[in-house]
Amino acid sequence: MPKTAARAHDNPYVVQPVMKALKVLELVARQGHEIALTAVSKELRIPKTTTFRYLQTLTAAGFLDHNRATDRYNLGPQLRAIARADASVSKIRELARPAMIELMHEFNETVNLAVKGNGTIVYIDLIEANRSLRMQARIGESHPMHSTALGKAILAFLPEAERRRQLDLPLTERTGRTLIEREEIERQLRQVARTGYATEMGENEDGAMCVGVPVLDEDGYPVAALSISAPLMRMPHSLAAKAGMRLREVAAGISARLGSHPAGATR
Amino acid sequence: MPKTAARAHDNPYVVQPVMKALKVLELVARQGHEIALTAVSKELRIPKTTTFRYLQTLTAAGFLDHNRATDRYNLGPQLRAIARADASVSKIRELARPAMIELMHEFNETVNLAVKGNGTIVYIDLIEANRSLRMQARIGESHPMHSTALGKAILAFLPEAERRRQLDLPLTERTGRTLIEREEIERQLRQVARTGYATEMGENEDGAMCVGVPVLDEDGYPVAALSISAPLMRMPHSLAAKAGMRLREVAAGISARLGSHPAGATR
DNA sequence: GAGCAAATTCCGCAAGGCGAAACCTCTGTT
DNA sequence: AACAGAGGTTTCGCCTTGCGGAATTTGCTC
Repeated sequence: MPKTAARAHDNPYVVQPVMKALKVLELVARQGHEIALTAVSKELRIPKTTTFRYLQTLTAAGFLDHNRATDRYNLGPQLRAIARADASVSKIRELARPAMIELMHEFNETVNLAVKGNGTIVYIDLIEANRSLRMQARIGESHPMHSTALGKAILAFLPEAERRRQLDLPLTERTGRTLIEREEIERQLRQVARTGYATEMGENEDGAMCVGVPVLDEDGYPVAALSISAPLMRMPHSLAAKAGMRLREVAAGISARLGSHPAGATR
Repeated sequence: MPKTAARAHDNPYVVQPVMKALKVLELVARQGHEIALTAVSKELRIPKTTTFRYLQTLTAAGFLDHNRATDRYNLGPQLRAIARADASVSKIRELARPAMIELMHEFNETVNLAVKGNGTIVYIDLIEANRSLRMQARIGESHPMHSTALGKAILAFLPEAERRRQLDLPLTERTGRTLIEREEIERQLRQVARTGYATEMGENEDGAMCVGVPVLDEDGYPVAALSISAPLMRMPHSLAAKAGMRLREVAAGISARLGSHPAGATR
């Protein structure tokens, strides 16, 4: 059996130890229960020593859990955490999408959905208005928190300590109108907390504005934000206020449904 | 910062390529969105070439997904499948446990819970009766499908094609009473499908018997099975029939509650 | 169409992964 | 209590194969 070059035809860049370790991970996971070193080794036809090393590594990384009592391995916390975080994002996107499409038609402007990243907001979905002049972000793109309506909406609803930590980071000046004075930002955030929606006027991109609201999870934590963005010239204050109101309604609906899952696994 | 030997103190058996690739996987997963090669490389301080290889490997294994349009990576189907399977098993165990304890007290015999493995059933939980002579399986142990009540209960409710595939595999003879005639087994499975419970009399272990029923998911697929096992001498046919009935009730309750989660992710 | 930035490919070096075998450590047994 | 055996851990030297700098290609942007 020519097993040496077995995987080479797949992709010359595949790193064998990684691939084999992933097979181990997969096998352990698919058992749905603890499994011992020897069993993995036999099943995968990988020598015991090598299997041992992979199991050790996977365990060290938290992807597996080693039960010292039974000397068996099963799924670890890391993998569950990743899956949970992913499911959460998927769920928000799924819940938000219909409402976003509705909003897009209502205002005929681009509607954005973003999650809180590390000091930034990250677009996870957007419905573009069918207009020649439109604001475009990209899914996967990160923007600073303090210069976007999405970010300000999240900041305003963050727990005190975390908000402070965010604002302690250096605040980049994206345009001439970006707020970089701590005082000024905090004043605005207090207002956002009162009205429930945040606005941004050319602070992130020249000529563009945005109205954003937070999406809260069952604990009231702002996991994401929803916004409508438009060229400044097309969105006067009065319309922005109206958009803010509608966004609040929509986000409230999403937030409500976010908490309604029984969550099968441990926490 | 001496980062070369940074991980060596952890565990001499940690395989570096695997560990680093897992860090890549984790980083990508924790983004909650697509991320590009260069970003991963910079974040993790791993040379671009190496990062590239890991991303390729993780993608080839299905743990990541490579979006060719944007040349970015995010979580792949494999990881989601693993997480889903794990959550499902956890949930079954969780839901079944109270009922199993009740059953154990009711019959004063060991109650077993198993999931379908690859051609086998795998014990994922059991409540042992407090008797000196008792049947004992072990959590994590696998038994053949055709020689156990648990397996027969599952087989009987499997889709036609999959059942055939299972029975095409060589059927090991565990005891002198193990059924290995295809005809005979299929006749029994039809009966199991009618009555809703399967029995096994010394076919898996001499002197032991077992009554089992399937646990069905929302699609009617037998994901697991529940059984009561006892020494043959303690369980006459009449009692076995009674146990079968009770097991059916209990499993129906579990099956019903299995479908009651909204299931956040795609399918 | 020039100029980047990012991804992909190439290539030679040697780090470090590999696996056989020895060793240890339990559990169950006589 | 000693034994046997299965399964887990450690050692060790070979040599595969992973590594990463550099070159090349690809795909944008101006």
